[in-house]
Amino acid sequence: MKLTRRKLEIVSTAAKLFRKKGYNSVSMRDLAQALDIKAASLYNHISSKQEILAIIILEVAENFTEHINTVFPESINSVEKLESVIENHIQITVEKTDALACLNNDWMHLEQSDLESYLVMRNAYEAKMRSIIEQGIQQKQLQDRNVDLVLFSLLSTLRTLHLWYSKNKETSPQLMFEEMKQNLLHGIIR
Amino acid sequence: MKLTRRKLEIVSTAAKLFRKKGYNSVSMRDLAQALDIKAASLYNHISSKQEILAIIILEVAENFTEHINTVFPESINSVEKLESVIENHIQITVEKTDALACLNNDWMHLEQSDLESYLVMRNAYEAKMRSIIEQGIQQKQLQDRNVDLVLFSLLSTLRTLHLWYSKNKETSPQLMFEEMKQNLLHGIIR
DNA sequence: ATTTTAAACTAACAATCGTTAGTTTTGTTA
DNA sequence: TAACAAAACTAACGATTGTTAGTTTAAAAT
Repeated sequence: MKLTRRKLEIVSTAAKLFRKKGYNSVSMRDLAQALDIKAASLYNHISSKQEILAIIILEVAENFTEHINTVFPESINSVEKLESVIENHIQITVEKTDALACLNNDWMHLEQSDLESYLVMRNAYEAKMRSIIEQGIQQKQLQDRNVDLVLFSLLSTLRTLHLWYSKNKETSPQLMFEEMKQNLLHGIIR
Repeated sequence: MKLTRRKLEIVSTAAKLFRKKGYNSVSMRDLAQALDIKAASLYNHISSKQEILAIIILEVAENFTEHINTVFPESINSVEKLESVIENHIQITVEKTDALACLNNDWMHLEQSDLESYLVMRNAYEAKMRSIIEQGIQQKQLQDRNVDLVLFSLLSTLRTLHLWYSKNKETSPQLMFEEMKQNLLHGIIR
């Protein structure tokens, strides 16, 4: 099924609802009501509830994948690569808040090939991030620490930044970027 | 209803299932099957599915509340208070992994007075944490940054550490503590 | 003006949901 | 061993779930 204008409205409304209550707590009747139509009418545009979830999540996942794939091979140092990753996370947080929240909360409700696609992308993303960190340690730009825990410390904050942003929408991406760069890379101690 | 031995078995089995699939994706029949009984038999021990969720979440929330209430008034400096908070998060992550994940993922499915209780505790917790950070900045132990973003950077990682731990159960709490203290407080840059 | 297409509708389906009522089995106490 | 309590069972309820079939309305193209 093609992605028409109306279908995009349905998907983005779904993302908003999924974010608030979770995929399994939003019924097709809930979604229809939010669009002021009947549940059955949704099926003129989409083939299943699952399809909606897959569209929402895979699009964001592809955004992340594309970015890491361009940054990873660049001839800049590890810290600069990490800064670029932070910037990208903030941009997606700001521009696709709802979809990002869905990805974080409901990816495990994807099924079959969509779930597999997502996991492949996520694993590849983390592998490249780990590799950037390892390089940074080797080149003495980063402290010599447990790589997996460094990776987790970074990603856990970046992935859930939408929780903060949704309560602070007036904050400029630029300020978020500067502050998060400091917090994540330089720590908080004076 | 009292918390008998059997009831605790039900609650902890539920926590395990809720963590994997989410509250609304686990049916009472799923839970019963995991315990090798029929769904109706559960109601000899618990009064509702909601009660199970409330028991799981509120117990962990009270653990966090108790700890911050003892650390907050102590006459130690802000950095030492933050270290104690980090230590507590790690301890709860290790000892109550499933329940902590439930709290993170499913608190919004609490209802009425239980939801209210949870939010009161969470707000109080964050307020005390914010106050510790503010004090640290005043006393020049912490860098002068956006307090809310510092708070979020710390809590986002600490709250989701269970995701990392569940894939790295062999790691000692002591090592986790030392590494996370470094990552969160001192940053990762050399 | 007529045909075609897009997008809504009503009505209903089989499945699953949390839960209740009433009964039987199991294990402990008198 | 009889009596009692705890914990399982079967059967069923009303509500809600995602989805389908068939129909009507509204807009666009001929």
